[in-house]
Amino acid sequence: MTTIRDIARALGITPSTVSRALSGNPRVKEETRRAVEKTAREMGYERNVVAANLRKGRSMIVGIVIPRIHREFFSNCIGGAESVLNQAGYSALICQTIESVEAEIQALKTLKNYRVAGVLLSHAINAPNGDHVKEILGNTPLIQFDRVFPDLPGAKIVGANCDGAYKATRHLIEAGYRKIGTLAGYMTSQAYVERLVGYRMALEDAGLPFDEKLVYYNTIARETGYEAGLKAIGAGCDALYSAGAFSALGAIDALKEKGIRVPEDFGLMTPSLSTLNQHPFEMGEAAAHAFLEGRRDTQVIPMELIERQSSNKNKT
Amino acid sequence: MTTIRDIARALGITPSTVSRALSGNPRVKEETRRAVEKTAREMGYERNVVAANLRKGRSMIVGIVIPRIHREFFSNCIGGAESVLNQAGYSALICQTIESVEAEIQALKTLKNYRVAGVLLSHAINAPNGDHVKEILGNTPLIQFDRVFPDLPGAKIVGANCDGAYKATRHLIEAGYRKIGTLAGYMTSQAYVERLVGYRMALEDAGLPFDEKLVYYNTIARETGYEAGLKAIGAGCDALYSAGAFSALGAIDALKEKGIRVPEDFGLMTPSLSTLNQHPFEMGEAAAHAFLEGRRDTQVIPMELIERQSSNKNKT
DNA sequence: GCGATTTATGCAAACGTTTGTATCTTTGCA
DNA sequence: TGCAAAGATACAAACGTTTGCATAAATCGC
Repeated sequence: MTTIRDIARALGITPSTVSRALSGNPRVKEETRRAVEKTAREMGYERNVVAANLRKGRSMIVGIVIPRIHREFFSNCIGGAESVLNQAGYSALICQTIESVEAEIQALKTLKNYRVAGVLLSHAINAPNGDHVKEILGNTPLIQFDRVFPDLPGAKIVGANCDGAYKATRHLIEAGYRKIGTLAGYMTSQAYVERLVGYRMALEDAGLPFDEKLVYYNTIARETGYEAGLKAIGAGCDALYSAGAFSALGAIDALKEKGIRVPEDFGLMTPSLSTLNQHPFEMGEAAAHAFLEGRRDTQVIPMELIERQSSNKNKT
Repeated sequence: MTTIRDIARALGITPSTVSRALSGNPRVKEETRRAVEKTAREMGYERNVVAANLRKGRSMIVGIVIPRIHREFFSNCIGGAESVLNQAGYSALICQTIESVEAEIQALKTLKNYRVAGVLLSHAINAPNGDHVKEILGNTPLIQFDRVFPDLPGAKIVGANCDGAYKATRHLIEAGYRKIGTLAGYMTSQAYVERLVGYRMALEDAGLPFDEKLVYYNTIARETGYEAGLKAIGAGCDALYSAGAFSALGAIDALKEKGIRVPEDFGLMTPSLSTLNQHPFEMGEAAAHAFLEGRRDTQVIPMELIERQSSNKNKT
């Protein structure tokens, strides 16, 4: 591979001038620059970014850490982030944690070792707090999205969880359901706490009682959703607002097993399965923009309700 | 940040010994190694992989180039590939091409500049051939998946396209449909050619005529699928096998507009939308394994038919 | 107990850039 | 014409590793 040394030798100048010429430094004559660019092209020169990064102490790589790449929500986030970063000349190094804090720590260390320019992070669900992040990342810029710890520094991008849950629950109420339970998710995650608040507000605004017994906590996987679904049926619910998408699948399993029809006998609302558009692509874009612009604020991405059969009791 | 120099100074030895101790070189005394590891831990040493990569001339990064990250198929591929690569100590640098050859070229150049250890690639749909890849990548190991050019060197992972199309088409025939057209995609892509073959074979094996007029080429986007759908209706089709997922969405639009019910009046089979499981996650895993093991062969991932309402004319 | 072999460490040169400082050349102005 | 300022390039030292070769120390065979 040809290096700037080779180009310098070929032109009878020094590597420093070649470097400056190629990086657009104004301290080189226009004539020299053109000559350098020409020779570089002719010799098939490709800049070694590894060497450049070493010298500069930072890279044009941004790390993205997410629980699972192939979850629709996160793949959209990455898609949005990558396209924005790519525009700005950055590349994206992706690490998935499979919802494990240990893997998250490992991923952050790897990224730190690569001296990434910044990290876009959505936490593993069982991460207790952001201490591990602070310790590992040091002063590497951090942008959190979707699953965030408010006390960590740097920009945060979150969905309008409370609002979304409110809209979804109100939709169930307007569709005629009256005893609405919720698959609430983990209260360690801010996002789920907010959704529970939204759910409760919708009930209270409609004059319906908020019943702690109909709140099924720690439901996030399909299995726990299934169990909670059975309990909700047993408790006489006629609808469920599920704060997570996978638990909703479990609830559907339970309903099917009991021969309960959706939406005729039972209403179901869930943030994914396309009933509540969380705009994940835009969230990823926003995270990337936040990094590029050095933002440190919190942005809230709106959630949009999509009316669907599975929750329309009135209109068949 | 502490370097191996700092550790060496602290222990009164040289950086070379520290380097060897940390990288498991057998040429250091066990005692020394332990001392080095201890001091490294105490001083919070983190290896600078950028420097190591520069010296070694290669990195532990594998580039993954795909058309769109947030397409379900590709996000699953990446998910599978990343988890396997991560296990082996590699990280994944992701580039999406948005189906543009120019972006693909740019992505490959970037990866080459990062001196990646290898590239997993699925081509942009309008890539005419693999010449650009050969030229840019040189001797960087290349693994192609899903959309491959047979004449490029290195391992290839493809779906059983012909078989999948055959199964899907036969399913339509068995469900009672008789005039089955196809949204065939681009014939520049090997995958689509094979699917067309499978479609044709299924018809002929069932004693049904293969009618070139019912083959709608260059359908891949929703819009072109819509137009082809209208033509198919006009031509009297009672079913369609769509080689692509997005064109099928367009066809559904066309059917809805005409008030034609699926599956009562019209059958529809498509590789995604979960009617034909292409095992993308496994494909990604296979690609990563192929890289790690230095394979150069072609692997075929089977396709599995998932029976669904939208193509069951008999059983409502 | 001595030379030969093995084992452990040190030395120093890379890897390909970038960049602060110094040097040389040109230009501008009086 | 001379001197200062600006403009262009050169010099050389980093960035933090890795690694071939040399050297020193320890072990072994006889």
